[in-house]
Amino acid sequence: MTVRVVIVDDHDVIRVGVRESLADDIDVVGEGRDVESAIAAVKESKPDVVILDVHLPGGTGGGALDVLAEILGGAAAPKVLALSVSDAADDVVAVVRAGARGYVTKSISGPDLSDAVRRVASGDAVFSPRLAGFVLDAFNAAGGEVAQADEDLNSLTEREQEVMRLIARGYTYREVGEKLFISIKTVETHVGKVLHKLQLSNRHELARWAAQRRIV
Amino acid sequence: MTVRVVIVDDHDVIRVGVRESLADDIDVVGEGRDVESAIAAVKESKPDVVILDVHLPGGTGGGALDVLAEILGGAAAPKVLALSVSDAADDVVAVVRAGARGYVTKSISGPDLSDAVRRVASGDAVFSPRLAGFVLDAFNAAGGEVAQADEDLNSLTEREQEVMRLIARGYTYREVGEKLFISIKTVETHVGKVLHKLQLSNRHELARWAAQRRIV
DNA sequence: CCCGCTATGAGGGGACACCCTGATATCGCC
DNA sequence: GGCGATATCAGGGTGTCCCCTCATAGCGGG
Repeated sequence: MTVRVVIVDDHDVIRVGVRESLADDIDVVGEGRDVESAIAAVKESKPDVVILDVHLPGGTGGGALDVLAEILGGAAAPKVLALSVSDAADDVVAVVRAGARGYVTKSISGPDLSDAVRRVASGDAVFSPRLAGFVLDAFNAAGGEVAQADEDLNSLTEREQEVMRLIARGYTYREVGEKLFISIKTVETHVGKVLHKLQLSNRHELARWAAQRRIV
Repeated sequence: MTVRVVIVDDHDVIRVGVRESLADDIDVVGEGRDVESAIAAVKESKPDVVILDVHLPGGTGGGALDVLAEILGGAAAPKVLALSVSDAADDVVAVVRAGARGYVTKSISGPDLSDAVRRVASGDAVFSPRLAGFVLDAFNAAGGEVAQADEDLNSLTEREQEVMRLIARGYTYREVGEKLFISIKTVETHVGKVLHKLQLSNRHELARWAAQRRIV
């Protein structure tokens, strides 16, 4: 049984490389070089698998995520194998959350890529050995640091979070009060509660706490 | 006249793509997948042009730079065309400094790549239109932000830099004084000079200034 | 030898940061 | 209706930040 694939990458060279690397039992039935042409090719060819470049430019959500959102909506949705030069954990987590069934890097060999396509087509999830760890970590520890941050953050009231963000950005109490239309003394009260709840001792530590969690 | 090339990239898929994309008048006479095999292939095949992946891993200086240093030493040194997914200015500047005669991204089309190879072989320097700007900027304004940061930083004395780093990390004047075995008043003097020299108004701006330049 | 640069430090003052107690008002909940 | 959580604000205190002027001492260059 041959597998029908669509290749999506904005680089001509890489599309050629992927196409030539795939084994004979895999048919390339379409290609896309941007968000629009990718969606069009998928809708027209109805492939079994879409090989999708993670760093596809364009669109509102970074390209690849736009394509995923669109093509996974329909009935006979194809499986998506993400292809990337990057093994950054963030990228992996993002496309997996968006529905990708596999993630391999461009360092994969031709036969291994063909094998990955077949396995994704048959329903498996395929990840490079090094990436499997990332994925598991992300979903266990999603979990560890993230939930921790949420827990800490959720212990703050809405108003406290507003004040916290401004303080972390370096605004003085006076400036925060003016922005939120409250008095300096109220700002002091909120900051005091925030520092106590997060077990921090001053605004500098708060700034670093917020920076680590990418809140600022 | 046919052009003899060696392709160096650690990704099988990309080597295949480049090989298949090159026109008939360009002969691939060797390939390399890492620093060692690249150097060996070049020494054995003596190509006219080496197509070199900028992000080649391994070696002491980032892979690609090691290969450049080695193959450009000999007598009949080949021309080097750097190939990259990145158009980051730093990468471009580094390989050009190391002796590359051209720099194209993987978004190039097959015919354009072939043309770039021919032109590099004949002695031209080839840069993607968007990259030409980077190269010129880098050598004129080498310049712009980097030298600006160094200039700002060098305007500070050694002692002022020590104090600046600690303040940027959130230490109080008292703590800085204790760490450096000087009085609070001396710390105040240094901080005042630092803020004035950098045209900043308080320690929060200083922290952000330092963070942007990865000093902290 | 003086002058400039640097490092050190003192005194004083206005503004800000942080903490404490205490107060008022609203809202939802049992 | 009291009770808790939340948001608002005041007064007062201590320490920190930042600025100003001023002073001493070493070190190197013209």
